[in-house]
Amino acid sequence: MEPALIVTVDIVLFTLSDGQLKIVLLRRELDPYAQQLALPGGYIHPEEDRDSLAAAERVLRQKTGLVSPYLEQLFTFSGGVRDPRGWSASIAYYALVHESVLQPDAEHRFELLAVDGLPDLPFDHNRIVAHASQRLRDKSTYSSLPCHLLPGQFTLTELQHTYEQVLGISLDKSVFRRKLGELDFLEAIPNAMRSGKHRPAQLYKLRDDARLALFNKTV
Amino acid sequence: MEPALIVTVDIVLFTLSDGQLKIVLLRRELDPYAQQLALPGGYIHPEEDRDSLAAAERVLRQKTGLVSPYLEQLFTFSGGVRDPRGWSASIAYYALVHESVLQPDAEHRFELLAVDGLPDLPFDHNRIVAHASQRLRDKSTYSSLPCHLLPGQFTLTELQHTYEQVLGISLDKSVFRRKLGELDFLEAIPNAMRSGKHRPAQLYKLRDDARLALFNKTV
DNA sequence: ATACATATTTTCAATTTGCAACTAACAAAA
DNA sequence: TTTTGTTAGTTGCAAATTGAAAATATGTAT
Repeated sequence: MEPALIVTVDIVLFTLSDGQLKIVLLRRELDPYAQQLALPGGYIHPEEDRDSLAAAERVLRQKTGLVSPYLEQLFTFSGGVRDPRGWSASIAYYALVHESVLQPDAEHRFELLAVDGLPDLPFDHNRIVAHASQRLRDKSTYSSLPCHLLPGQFTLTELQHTYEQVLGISLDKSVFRRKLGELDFLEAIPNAMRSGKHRPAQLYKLRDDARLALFNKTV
Repeated sequence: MEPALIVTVDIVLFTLSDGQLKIVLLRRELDPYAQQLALPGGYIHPEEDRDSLAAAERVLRQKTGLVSPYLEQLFTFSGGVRDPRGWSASIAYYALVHESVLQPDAEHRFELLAVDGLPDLPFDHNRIVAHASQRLRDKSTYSSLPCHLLPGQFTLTELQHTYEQVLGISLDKSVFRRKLGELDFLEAIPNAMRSGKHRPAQLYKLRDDARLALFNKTV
């Protein structure tokens, strides 16, 4: 008789804070690694069907109280030594939210740590985070993914800053706007201006039908 | 007590034949779905650690007798209804080989079917194949992935035809070669010419350090 | 030799890009 | 009321890149 395989879902929840890419970590209540910071995770249920997206949504909601506008399966990590309890698999997901969503309530306390310079995490969670950061940065070079790091409404300048922070490079304003125009995944919100001390900027939102738009690639 | 979750590895093995993208299917020996064509798959073992790549390599070797130069984790499909035996998860992989590798021996018989116009397959295998085809085609638009559909040595014209067949579009010869030159993932094989009735072409191979090179993308 | 087939490079107009300068809108200071 | 500062958004243009076709190269067959 083979030992039983334990399958969990773990979630890398990204946000942008102080110009850095950060993730949400929870302090574990139970052994193994009780009291240590780790990724939000939980067991998968049999009725969560087809892919494990429903399980990921539930785990995120139960552990952090949050709902993410973007949640994507990342990779499945498995093996006999990654969890001291024995043979296990983790179906890892990653999600993106705006910082303003991260208001801990009474039941849910979490910490926000920069992905660059993370401490040692339990299990193979450092490996999962590294994999997720790579995917986020790769995909941000050719898609509208970074939009989900912003609130529902944002200016083009804010969007450009978001891309720059995720990618770690600076972009040209006019080039950036030309490409956004071609891609057509944004929708101007009529009469909506964010007014400060200076010239107000037009507010935009993601088009309802556009969760992930791709820039031109090339062979 | 929850029911036990069964975890398998399933493999979508692509090749190009008659100008079409095809996959390898095996006739199942055991129930459920005995005698039906399905993806090569098998149980995962606890000692196959970290990610399940080792399990995928083993399953591919045992079921088909083949080793693929490219094998990548695709997606994990899970749920209570995808397998009539109960709660299950499949860690799906996809692999690429040249048609010449597909010589069935005495122990391993398999069939080759075009991915476009596939019959109904058992479990959720149609969904897995659709997911894999999408990934292969997407990734082929911006990477050196299609190289793995060719034999170890090939001409630039053959490589271009491979891209065209996978992507279903035609490419410009000089543009294609310019980009290949920039990317530098190929290595000319000195004094190697495939000679037919006409001018022989220079043979190339993938550079040893280049499993997957990416073309420029754009924000 | 000559014709022919395929491989590979070159040419060049048309388009796209990167960069910088320019205009616009607002608030606060003078 | 004019000026100044700051951010938003546009425009112009040289340089680089692209797409398509023509030119050149190298082999076989006759």
